[in-house]
Amino acid sequence: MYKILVVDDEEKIREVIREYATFEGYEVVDAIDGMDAIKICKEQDFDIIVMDIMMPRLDGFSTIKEIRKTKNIPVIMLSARGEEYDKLFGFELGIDDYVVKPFSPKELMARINAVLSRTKTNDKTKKENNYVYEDMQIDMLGRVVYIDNEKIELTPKEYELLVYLVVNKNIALSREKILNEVWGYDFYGEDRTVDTHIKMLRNSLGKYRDKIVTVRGMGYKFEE
Amino acid sequence: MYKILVVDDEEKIREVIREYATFEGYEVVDAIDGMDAIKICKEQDFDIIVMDIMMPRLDGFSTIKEIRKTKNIPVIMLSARGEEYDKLFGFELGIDDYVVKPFSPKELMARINAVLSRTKTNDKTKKENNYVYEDMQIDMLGRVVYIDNEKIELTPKEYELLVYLVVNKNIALSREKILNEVWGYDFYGEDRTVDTHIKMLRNSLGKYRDKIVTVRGMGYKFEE
DNA sequence: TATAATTGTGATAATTTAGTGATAGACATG
DNA sequence: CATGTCTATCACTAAATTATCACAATTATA
Repeated sequence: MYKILVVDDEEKIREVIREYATFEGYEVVDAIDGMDAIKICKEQDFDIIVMDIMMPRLDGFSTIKEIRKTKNIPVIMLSARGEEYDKLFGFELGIDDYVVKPFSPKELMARINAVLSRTKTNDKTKKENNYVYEDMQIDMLGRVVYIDNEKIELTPKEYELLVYLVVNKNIALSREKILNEVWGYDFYGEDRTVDTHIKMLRNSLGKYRDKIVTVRGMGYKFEE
Repeated sequence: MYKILVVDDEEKIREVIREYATFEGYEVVDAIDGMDAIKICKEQDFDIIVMDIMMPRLDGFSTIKEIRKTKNIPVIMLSARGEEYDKLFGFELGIDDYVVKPFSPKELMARINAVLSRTKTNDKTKKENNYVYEDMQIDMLGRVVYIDNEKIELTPKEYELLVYLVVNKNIALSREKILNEVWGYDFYGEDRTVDTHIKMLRNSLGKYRDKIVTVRGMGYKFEE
């Protein structure tokens, strides 16, 4: 369950956000201004902060700056129409999104969801040249795979298949899609060819053979 | 081109909205009250509905409730200033936004655009989206369902059936429609096959088995 | 209440699907 | 050309899934 900190001096706004966010299964904590938010953040951790820019005592930007000194939490800013708008673009602390007041509560929720799913799956999109999982390493530059620091021998197809599965880990891939992506769109062979190569790849992967999971009625996926 | 249904008993308001919306390239259809709106919705599909709350014969909330029985169309509500009570109602019904009367037509248009761009991009990524309800999550990319963070085992048909019900949540679906959508139009088996799969799906869903509600004389629905 | 209609469910047979060993052709190499 | 490697397909098996039926349970109706 995700935990949201809502920072706004208007009670009505806090209430509306709380209502919708609670409904969607979030845990909501309120703060009435920046000072309050900083204090609360010292005690608790949040998955995301929704914060007004214009607030008494301490404005949203300064508050974020302060909080970010110790914690890297995604932030959605609320800003009045026109006001401060341009500041957001040049803002050196990475604001994840902004919503202009008056906003649609459902839209705000959609953005919160979007930011969370984006930040929570950030590591997925890291397109690195190396993939490391426990004792398995794939060196995509050298086209080599190591298990327990031992180089394992893979045929070209096995290697390509493995890389494709790993790059799309945790995604169920149909045989058709696998054929298209690994074999190419001009391959007109059987579906089941994939099965055979999965079989061989599994054998090559030794103790990691079960990382390749069968998705019945569909295809396969690499499960991390 | 998007199609809007405008429901308001005041002709002047309908006219203003029509003018602005037409100008922005929308196709506009009018309804003078809730009954009218329901009738029109049976004949046509819309991308969004803009509806007054206070109307003779049938108020906005009841109208939406009725329309949502068969269609999941985004809704923006028009409410007179001070009508506080309805916000709670609305959020249970999944109202996408509110605009308080008297409103600026420009603002209304901005909100219409916002809601549409959100819901339409959602459609695109629907298959990549996750559905979360309390302790149940459906990972449509990974084709997995978790309850209490435990992966639950579903057969392909169970999974597809669940996804279909959830995507059309709160809508009563006939056996025939379910067969057509989940089994495909080329399936010529019994109606009751659905029943059996509902049974198995319910068993798999454990504590959420009652989310799948029997609609007597009709079929089933997933009730959120 | 009795009766009819509808839905729930256990059992099971039929069907579908995936795992796998064998095999033949393709291809490259020496 | 002989050899070894890689690849795609096939055939067979085991296992999982599915559709149907029969009867029980429930709900609606007369």
